Amino acid sequence: MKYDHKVTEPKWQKVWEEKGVFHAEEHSEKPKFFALVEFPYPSGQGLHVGHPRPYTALDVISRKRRLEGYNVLYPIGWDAFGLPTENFAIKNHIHPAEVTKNNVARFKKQIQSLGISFDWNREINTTDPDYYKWTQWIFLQLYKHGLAYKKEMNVNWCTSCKCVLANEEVVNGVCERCGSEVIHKVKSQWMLKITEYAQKLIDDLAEVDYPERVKASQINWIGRSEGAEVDFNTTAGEKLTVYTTRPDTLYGATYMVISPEHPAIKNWAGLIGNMAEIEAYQAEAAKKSDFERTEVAKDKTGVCIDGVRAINPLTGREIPIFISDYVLVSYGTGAIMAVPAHDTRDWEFAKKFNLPIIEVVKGGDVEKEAFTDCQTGIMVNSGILDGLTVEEAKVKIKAHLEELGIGKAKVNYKLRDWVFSRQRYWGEPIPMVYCEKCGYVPLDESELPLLLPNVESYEPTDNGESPLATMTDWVNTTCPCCGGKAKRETDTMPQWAGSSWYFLRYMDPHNNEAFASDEALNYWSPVDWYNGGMEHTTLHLLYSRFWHKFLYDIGVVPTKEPYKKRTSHGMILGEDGQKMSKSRGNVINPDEMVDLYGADTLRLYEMFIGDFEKAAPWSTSGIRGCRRLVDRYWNLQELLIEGDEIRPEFEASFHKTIKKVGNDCENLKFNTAIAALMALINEIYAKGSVTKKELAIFTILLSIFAPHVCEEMWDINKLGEGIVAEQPWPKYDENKCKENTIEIVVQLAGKIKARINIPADIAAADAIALAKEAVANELAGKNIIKEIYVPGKLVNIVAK
RNA sequence: GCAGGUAUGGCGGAAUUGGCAGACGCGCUAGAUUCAGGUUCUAGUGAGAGCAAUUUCAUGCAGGUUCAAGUCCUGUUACCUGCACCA
Repeated sequence: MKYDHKVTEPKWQKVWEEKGVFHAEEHSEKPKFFALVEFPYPSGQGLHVGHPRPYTALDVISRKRRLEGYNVLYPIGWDAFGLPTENFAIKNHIHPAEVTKNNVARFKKQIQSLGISFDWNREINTTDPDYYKWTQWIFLQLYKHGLAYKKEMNVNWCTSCKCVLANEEVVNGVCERCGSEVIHKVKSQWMLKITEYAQKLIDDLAEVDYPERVKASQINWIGRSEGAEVDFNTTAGEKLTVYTTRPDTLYGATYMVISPEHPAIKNWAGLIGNMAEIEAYQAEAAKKSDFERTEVAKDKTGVCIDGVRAINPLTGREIPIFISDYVLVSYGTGAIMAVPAHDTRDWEFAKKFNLPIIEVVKGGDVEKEAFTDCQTGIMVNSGILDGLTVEEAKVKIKAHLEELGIGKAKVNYKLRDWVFSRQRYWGEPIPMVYCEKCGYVPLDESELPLLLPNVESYEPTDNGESPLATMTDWVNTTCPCCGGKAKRETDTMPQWAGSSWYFLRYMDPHNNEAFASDEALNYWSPVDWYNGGMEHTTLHLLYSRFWHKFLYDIGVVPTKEPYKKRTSHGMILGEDGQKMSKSRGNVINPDEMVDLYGADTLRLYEMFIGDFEKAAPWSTSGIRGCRRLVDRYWNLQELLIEGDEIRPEFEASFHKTIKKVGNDCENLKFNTAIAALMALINEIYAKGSVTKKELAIFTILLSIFAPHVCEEMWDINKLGEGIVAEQPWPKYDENKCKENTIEIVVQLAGKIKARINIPADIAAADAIALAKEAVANELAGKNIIKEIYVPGKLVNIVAK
């Protein structure tokens, strides 16, 4: 009888849903396990073959945990606000809510066809007012605690989306989403003070189980550096403060550079002789996009300010001040002291403008290149610092500067505050109103959710205003504070808002009183295992850690960190090894795979395809191999004999496989877990029969990967009570994992000469004696120098 | 430039503390089943030499430590990912 996945798979999906086997229990006495995958953006393209990889991986873990007696929460939802939906809506004149509804329905059907054990009772959608009510609520808390503020600032502006982007959304100077040019624009924007949490976001990484590469990226992105701020007097009278990580090289500062946007320039206008030249440079710098700025990174440009000079506070020497776009206004103080002898950029600049290079750390040849080594150098030409190492000098100079009152130790971060407004329609309205008298005033919490109004047109406007701005009925309101006329904020939140806290909503998704009850939060927090893409490391993962830390600080969530453990899956590439894309024509459609081979096969293949954490190319013949496993498993019925025990000849194999499948799954080695199951099936075929008990155990092991066929097998062969999804996970006995006799290798000086079978528990001396016997011929007439016995592995004899 | 990672057959990939390199799968070869194709089953499959037993060479490259190295150490190359004029 051939196995027909098209009948079997829907049948069992229905049974599971009807019995509610995957629903997380409320008020449970069991230990909890919260497994989380990044909820998808329901795009118009439908499910990608990459989606099932992480979903199946945590499904395997979740199914295993349920069998192990845990109360498992494995939820799914939709991260549905965002530009592609809005753009599709504009193009096709369908309301984005309608587009979202259709896309969600399709995604849901596709995901359900995979037999993932999601708890569909807890499905959430970020565009649902009952959901975004709480996104808005969190925004209000951020505002009330001074972490949300509005600011005129230079922002990244996508020329095609006509929308502001966060720094994290600009990739190589172009829009991450549409690839269009990103320019700078001064706009008033809502900002979130993520910088306030910079240090905590670094420190608390020590408490969580994340892959090293994820921690490293976050630390790198936050970019902490230790240094000092130093005040330089100028001939204009006004002080200029610089930030430097190398205060030890202060004696070597031979000029100063300020960013083109530095406010001091305006103040000095009357003193500057070459103002026209400077203004031209400023205009040039402002015009450049980020992309151009980095493009010309190697070629330093700048203008020397004529009429104002700075004074090196330690040497008393007057030094020139330049403006140059290699100094960024947004980092540090927007001004640097330049030490060409010991900084590569300053060195290049000094060479180009023929500025003096003074060596203050001995160890290199500063005429040839900047000497930046902090380990070996010794201070010279540095007054009180002479003879010290760089590290000693840093400590001494900081103290000295503080004593003189002209500087202090300072920590800086590269991380910037999060630009939180978007001039688009399809996002959460920001629950603020602007009153001429009271300024920005938050809505009362009782007013939430502030619903997104229905508009005629979602077209972004050319003047950079949100489409909501045209809805005068909605915009005009009264001030919650004074009752006077006021206008609503018309910008909406970025896509990252809804996903910054969604895991909390899963804990208690239907609660109308709070985003989740204390009971649910206390029971389910934190997420035990969160799998997601590497591309979210400095976006979603960082943002949601920030929000969660804030919520912890105001006492509404019980843990400092949202996710205990994070893992990351690799991408699935096309058969040609390239990223799947329509234009390359190498896209594999998961629906077709489910139709052709079945969900079990697709799941098995995606787990077997290779190292879970690495990218892997799709292989059509590879998936057929996994279908063969399903068929071979199905055909085991023909070898079935009565028996409620594991027969002695299978004991070691079964116990070893139980152990291996369990351990491998916990360590993301799904590929070798499946390989072990394949090997066991091969062994059963070689021996020609399988007892009911053996088949039952095998079925449970396989069921976490290929649940449908296993349920069917269990059911029609009456392998046990109930259904597989409710069986206990098999236990192994360490003692039974060992064979009685083992084959070991006999080596002479490391070369294999023979193989012998010996009892597993043999004493070392006896093993060596047997080994010598086996290679007696070769040993004749030689002196034995060394004998090594590695239990269970080999005997190595060194003889002369 | 900085950070992290990778390198093993024709391909995807295995290899607890250093202990039989290539598990498992794909592909390929031969045979059986079949009218044929597909399916399924059996056997073989890193490279070279040999009729053979056997033997030599093989984990990016070059050294080293060790009875024993894919694994440890030193140096080096290539590629991937992220960040990048952050003072």
